[in-house]
Amino acid sequence: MEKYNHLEIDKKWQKAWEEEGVNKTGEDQAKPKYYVLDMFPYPSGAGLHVGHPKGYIATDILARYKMMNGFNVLHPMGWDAFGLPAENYALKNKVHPKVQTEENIATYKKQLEKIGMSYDWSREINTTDPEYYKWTQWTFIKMWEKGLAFESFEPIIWCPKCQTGLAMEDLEDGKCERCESEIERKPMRQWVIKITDYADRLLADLDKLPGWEDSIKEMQRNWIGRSEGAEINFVIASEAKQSRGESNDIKVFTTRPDTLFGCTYVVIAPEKLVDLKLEIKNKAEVDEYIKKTKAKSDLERTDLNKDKTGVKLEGVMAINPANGEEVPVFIADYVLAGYGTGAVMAVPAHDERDFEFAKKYDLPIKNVIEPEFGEKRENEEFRNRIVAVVYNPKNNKVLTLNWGDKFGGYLNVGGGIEEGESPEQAARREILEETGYKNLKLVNQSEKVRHHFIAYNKGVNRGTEIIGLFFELIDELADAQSLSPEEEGKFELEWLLASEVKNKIIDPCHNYLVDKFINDVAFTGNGFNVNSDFLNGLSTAEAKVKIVEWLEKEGKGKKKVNYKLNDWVFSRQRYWGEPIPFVHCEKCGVVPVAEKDLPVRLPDVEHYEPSGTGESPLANITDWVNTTCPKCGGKAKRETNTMPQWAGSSWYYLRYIDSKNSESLVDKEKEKYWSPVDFYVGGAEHATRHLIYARFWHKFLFDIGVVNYEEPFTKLQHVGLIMAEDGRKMSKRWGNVINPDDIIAQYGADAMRVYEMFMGPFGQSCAWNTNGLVGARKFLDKINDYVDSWKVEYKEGEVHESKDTVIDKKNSLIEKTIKKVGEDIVEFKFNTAISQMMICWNYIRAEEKKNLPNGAEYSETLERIITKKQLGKLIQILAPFAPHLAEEIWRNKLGNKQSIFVSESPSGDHNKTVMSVWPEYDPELIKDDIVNLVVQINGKLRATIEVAADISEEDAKKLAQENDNIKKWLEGKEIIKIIFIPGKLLNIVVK
RNA sequence: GGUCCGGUGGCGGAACUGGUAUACGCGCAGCACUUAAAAUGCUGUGUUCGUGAGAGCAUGAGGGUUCGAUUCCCUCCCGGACCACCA
Repeated sequence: MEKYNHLEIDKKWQKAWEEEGVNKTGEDQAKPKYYVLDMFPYPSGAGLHVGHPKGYIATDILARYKMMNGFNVLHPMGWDAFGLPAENYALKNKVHPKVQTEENIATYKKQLEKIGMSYDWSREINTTDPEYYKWTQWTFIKMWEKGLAFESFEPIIWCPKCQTGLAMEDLEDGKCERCESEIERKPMRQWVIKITDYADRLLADLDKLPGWEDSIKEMQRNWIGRSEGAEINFVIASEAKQSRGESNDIKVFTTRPDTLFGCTYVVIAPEKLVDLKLEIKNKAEVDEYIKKTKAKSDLERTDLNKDKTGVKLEGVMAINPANGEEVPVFIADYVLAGYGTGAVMAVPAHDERDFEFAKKYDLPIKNVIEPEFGEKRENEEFRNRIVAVVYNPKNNKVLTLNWGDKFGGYLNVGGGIEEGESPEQAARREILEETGYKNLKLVNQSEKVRHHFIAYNKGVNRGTEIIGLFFELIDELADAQSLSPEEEGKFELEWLLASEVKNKIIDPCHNYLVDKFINDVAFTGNGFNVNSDFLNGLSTAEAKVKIVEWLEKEGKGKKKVNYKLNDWVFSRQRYWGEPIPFVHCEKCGVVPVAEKDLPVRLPDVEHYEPSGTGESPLANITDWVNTTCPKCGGKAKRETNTMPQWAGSSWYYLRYIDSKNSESLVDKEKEKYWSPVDFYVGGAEHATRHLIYARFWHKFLFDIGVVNYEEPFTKLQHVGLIMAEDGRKMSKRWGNVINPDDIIAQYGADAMRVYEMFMGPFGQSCAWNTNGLVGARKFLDKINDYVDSWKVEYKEGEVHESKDTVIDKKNSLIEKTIKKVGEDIVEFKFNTAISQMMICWNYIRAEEKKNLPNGAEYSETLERIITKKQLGKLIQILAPFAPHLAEEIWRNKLGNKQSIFVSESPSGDHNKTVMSVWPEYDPELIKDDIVNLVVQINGKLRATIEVAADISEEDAKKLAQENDNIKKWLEGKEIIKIIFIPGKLLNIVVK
């Protein structure tokens, strides 16, 4: 078998496509459009490894498929080139980041071109190009005008090594994601964007994105972290007597306002105490604690295993607005300053963290919720019951009754309270009857608990009010059980280790009681209010509504929605980023640079070292810093902070639409035609940050009328990583990096493309295997070999003539392949598309081999089993995957004049030039006329018989019963049922 | 701890809406070609029993629903991703 010369044809067609403008994006707005986008890369010095292009190959396949379907396809590429690595490299090697970046881009571009990408390079963008970042700056000024961007002096996260401020989102495990340094908090002047104003829309509009994977939407929901609750004011007691000092109220946020009557203290985050002017008697102790908190790293503070600590503010009491009770106030670092109001009302009975803290500091725990388990059913019979948890302290085991899987599984001793009995008497009686144990000590007793369940042994729906009782075994003396007939033999006694009870007992109520008695936990679920004055008897949902209404009426609180999402810290104290386009005027304060003076260009500097004072290296360039105020003309200094790397990538997809526009960010007409992006592909690591920022940025541009729709990306698909052959990530560090240049030189671009798409499901990560790559290359060689063996001269248009209308296996297989490949491309199921093509080619080659006399060679006189037209179609559907080989065959071997990717005649002369339109399949031909009917006996395969596809049940039955093997299985059996699925299966059920 | 996604041969993986489990590729074995090797081609390849036809068992484990379950339901185990004191 002759191998095709990839070195020659790869280069030849890449050049031809460039020269012929095959990759140029069409602008004829009468045609339908398709915008397919890759997340643009940060061009690092290391260049691409074979994992990087996986997503790009996939979008290229989709783009070429859409081209062949007559779409104007926008499939661009660009560079996200601002950022720390280039700057750090510049620092070390004294090279201007710009020079370094340009070099890297050239490398990347060369590498991508070798893979045969259909990018329209005339639309290439670069975030570091002043003509590009002009519009990043312009948008930022617009945000400032709308009050969304502002300066803030709040403490921000500071990386001591990178010498720059970071956003919450730039942390990994509480450390700087770039250099893994422990971060600090440093109060500093910062620019902040109020992304939280858009939190609700960012959340709600996820519903407008059915084309996004659920997992990514879920991550965004999680990140935005919306929770509904109430903000409640706790007045400081001493001040309440004088006048109600509104400003000095402790405002808390809670999602459980219904538990307000159970609040026994209030906790403030240590950092938040300064905001309140309180007279604290133990100020020294409090200051000491605050100091310690600051010294702790974030990692230490968020360590879940650590004991909760805090300090009581002596002399300060807060008033619970619901009942007027005075409760103590603490500072404790388990309360986060950055979430909600930075203060909480502690309800130890119904919150685990408060419970833990209350136990440690011996604070009162007031129960206000009667737990409810199970759902209320129709026709409930109501009873008062007990559940007895019997515990043997000698071996740490709990007594259970195992009722079997059908009747509730493992349960504790339970039963009704008879007339005149106390709960304890009832419990002791039930324990004796059901288990025989008689020497028990009552240790603990629960509050009332509601429980709905099905009493299996009586067959009724029960609604109950339960008292849980906790007994310890004094000794193991026991009488015989004395069970009623209906309980006799229904269960077995089992002693379970306390640690395994949770896994065995399914019933949530019994589980809760065991957990409560043995592990001493708080009840955090829902139920009914008790000890809560006017809330008593209401369900959790009802109580939430009622208390909020009451608080609002009394002016003591309000309904409040809170988000985990933080505002976006938008300034970095570094050089290599977009200058923030503002000046600080001695007279006018903060003033934006006039639109006509944009872009504010990054000046050249000698040194890129951060000043260390928290100012960017730009601060040292006095020529640049000193300027005049755009408003009053007076003396002013330029803002020296730069934007974060996320800025440029938040809107780049819009610029491709109109990359050279100097009048506006994007032309409105063009935007309307091309937006939104139809298909967006990139790494899952951007699920929250980039994709939240971009959605926010887009919504803002929508609000100011720049774009016409609220969401930028219709469909989002994440790409699975390609790992190295050793299963680790490809990295210089492990020495396991495979360079695509080497692969392409040895096997060709098409083999690499096919292999990467064939490896497995697109979204799944998978280890590279060079043997697998060889398989892909063999597949392509076989196709090339097959075409060559025809040895026929083709004339233009000839492959498009002959007709194929016979329904047979071969035609049906070809049509099915055309159908499946087209469908799979759109769904990004490339592995099965390639598999289907392999099946098809294997079949054709094998069938033709059968017709050859032994040892004979193909010749032009030999009758082939497929038509020329079919050969053309099979090459067309291969083309998006293996564009170079397909183009070589299409033009050089099948005699076509125009590219396989051009689906229209450029001259408009449709008669002369053959166009390459994605083939349609014939639904009639797809049908099989003969099928293998599966014959089962009792669901087990016993025979397959070849029958006409439209065979009737009667005929199928008859044929099946004639089959020897089936006869054997039917012998002496009675047929009780027959299931027939036409064209598929016949299942005979026998007895 | 929470949320989400997975678990199928020696390996990557396929299987529509519940209907022939292991397609396709890799690897491995045997054969052909060759002085030999590589390349290529052909044949075989879940496992157990059987000369064979065929039969039993297999989709992380256990149970359930069904004529029939990789697919649906329940419990558990393992792996991955994200979030993590979010009140």
